[in-house]
Amino acid sequence: MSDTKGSKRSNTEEEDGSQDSKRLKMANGKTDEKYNPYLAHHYDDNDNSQNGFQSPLDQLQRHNTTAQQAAKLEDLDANPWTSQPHSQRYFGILKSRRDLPVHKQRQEFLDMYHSSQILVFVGETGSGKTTQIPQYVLYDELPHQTGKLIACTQPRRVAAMSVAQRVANELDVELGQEVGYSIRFENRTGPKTMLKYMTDGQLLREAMHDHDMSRYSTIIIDEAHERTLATDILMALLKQIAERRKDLKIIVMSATLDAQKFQTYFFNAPLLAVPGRTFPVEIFYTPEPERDYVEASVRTVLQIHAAEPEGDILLFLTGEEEIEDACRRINLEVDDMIRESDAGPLKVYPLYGTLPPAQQQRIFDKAPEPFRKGGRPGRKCIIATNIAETSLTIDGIVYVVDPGFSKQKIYNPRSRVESLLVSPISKASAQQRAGRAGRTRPGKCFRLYTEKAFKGELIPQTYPEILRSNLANTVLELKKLGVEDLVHFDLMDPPAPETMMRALEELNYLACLDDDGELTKLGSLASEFPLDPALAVMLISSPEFYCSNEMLSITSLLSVPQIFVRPNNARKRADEMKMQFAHPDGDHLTLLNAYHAFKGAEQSGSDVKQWCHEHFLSARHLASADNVRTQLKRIMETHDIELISTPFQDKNYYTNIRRALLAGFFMQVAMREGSNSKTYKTVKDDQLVMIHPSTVVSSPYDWVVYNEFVLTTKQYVRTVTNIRPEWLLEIAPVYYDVDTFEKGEIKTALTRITEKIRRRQAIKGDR
DNA sequence: GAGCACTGC
Repeated sequence: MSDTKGSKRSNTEEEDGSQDSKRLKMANGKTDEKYNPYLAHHYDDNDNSQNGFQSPLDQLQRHNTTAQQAAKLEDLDANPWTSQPHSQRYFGILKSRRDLPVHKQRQEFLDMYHSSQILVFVGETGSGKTTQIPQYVLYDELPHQTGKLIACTQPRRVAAMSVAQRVANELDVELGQEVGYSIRFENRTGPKTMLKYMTDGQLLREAMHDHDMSRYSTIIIDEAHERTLATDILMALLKQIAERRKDLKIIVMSATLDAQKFQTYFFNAPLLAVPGRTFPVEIFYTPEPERDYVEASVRTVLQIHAAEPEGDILLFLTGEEEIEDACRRINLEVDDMIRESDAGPLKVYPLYGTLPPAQQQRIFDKAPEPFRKGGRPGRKCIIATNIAETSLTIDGIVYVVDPGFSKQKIYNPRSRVESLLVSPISKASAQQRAGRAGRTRPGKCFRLYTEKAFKGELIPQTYPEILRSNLANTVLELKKLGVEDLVHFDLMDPPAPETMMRALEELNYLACLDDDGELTKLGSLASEFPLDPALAVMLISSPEFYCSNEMLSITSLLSVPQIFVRPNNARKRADEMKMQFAHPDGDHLTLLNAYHAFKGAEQSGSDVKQWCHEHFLSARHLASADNVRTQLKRIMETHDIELISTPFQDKNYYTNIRRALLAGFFMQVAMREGSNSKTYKTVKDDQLVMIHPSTVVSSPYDWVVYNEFVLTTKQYVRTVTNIRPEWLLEIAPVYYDVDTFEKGEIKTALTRITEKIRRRQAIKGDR
């Protein structure tokens, strides 16, 4: 390698000053062969490309590249992919790339890649797999010859964006040209793109219209161990496609040692393991189980601060409330410590997903300096949710405090309710958390549970998302992806049959699937929208109710986080402001009013941020609702779904909207238990619920449609709007066929209404 | 009269 470097350097020196003429010739489309010694054997060849540019890549043979050949091309003065001279920065980056653990195994990787259609790649943190493997593939797939792309999927958008930028730098190309990324709302790829980073969900979307993923020669699934819904579906789909398309190469990359499961799943694919580059982390357990883990966490953080050498602390808790509480308690105690025992300064930062980005960024602030020169070191302590386990890495963490819990989504198919529950984490999760202490130097991890509990009670892996979710959306997606036989669709962890049945049933009621389980026209259309089926059906049906513009807004508002802000220190004022937008008939209409006011403020040229602040609305979430609205609107236009409104002066303006809600949400309706009662009973499921206190509805309506069911201290329905029961019979007659109801108040009420309607029609008929 | 783990299309 040092030889190559030497020759490269002398080359650069020789050519010094001739850069401009070189560039000119390249731009003219003529090859300066003297410039590239590797083209010597091409002298007598005819031009083999349209623009007369002969590439050093021509000496590579597809699916036969050696690590040495590729490295030689990487060492050239000119970028073989663009023919532009390499920048200064390029060679610096190249050097650091070759220090990555994965570099040593490039040939081994290529050998496997050449001999197998599917391979599993295990690399721990810091191995460089996410950035390097796709580039190794690039030099072997030679996409400029085949016109096919290499895709590398990521579970999260930021990862796709930042890795693409990094790799573009490494390849010395402009982001969006040879290397790009594609995520929802943003496609930064172009005609020249050969390597594309994308979210796994985005690839699934694409696959809906290209069942064979024919644009790609290679698909790399990264972070497969996270087992997101999209990853699981993608893997099962790729397994099928691999049989049809023998030319498609698949690489599954994972960080866990659970590689065998992936290997077995993928027809015993060969495995390549690359060591990571992390520092050892010493693990400590508590001798006895802790009763109050928040209390124990606070104590542990303070002990570390008092007794351990310099280094930042990361504490894992389960949610916003717990985190803010722990922050307060630590801050309180630390002041005493500083006064009484001359401790150094400790800065505490909360970190959770709903925190505004600017506040999230603060965790990267440097730890505070000691109070005086030579004094006890200052440090920072970050108290985070699981967000710090996967999405965000913070360098400089030396101590991790792990109480062993996180909030996890669970789904109960019987009651059709998804809820969040504080649950013990898995062994894999505990290991991941501990690893956060060893990114820059050796660290320590304090587990606030016993070693016996770790070994005997924690499950090895967190249950994959697919086992914890309502699958209505997934089933619809699969149907659109051309999966005919759901029962035999080979998922890595098949969900419970009851969950599957529930999803099929729900989609059948929504008329997205017919009685044979086949995708209907409506279902096919609904799957085009990045929405839950009920929302999609509601939106598609809305022109029938003359309010598709308004439903477009409401759908968007329901797809983003809560737009009403309610700070702890200004709850009353926030509630008053919200009441300004309140519509007596319910929360959906209130959302719409707030949105219209926001758009009004925007159009009048006000400072929107300021306006939102004054009105206790989240400018960020409103902006993102607007973004979603634009995307949904475009999909509606593409499919010729009419965009119309009832005139605002028309007395049916709001009634039409309330009726339109039912076209998608007729299964989410509740009836009041008695005329003086505050409890409601959900239709068909017979769950007893209360209306969530965040509602603007004050007069207790007898019938409401609700957006979601939440299980917290009580069972609540949230975001509710008043409806009339006769609409149910009219808009969803199949679901509201009285004969299908169990005996009870709801059946009685519906029977009465049915009769009333019949009488009324009879009278009409008589006239 | 209460809350919002985290993602993604």
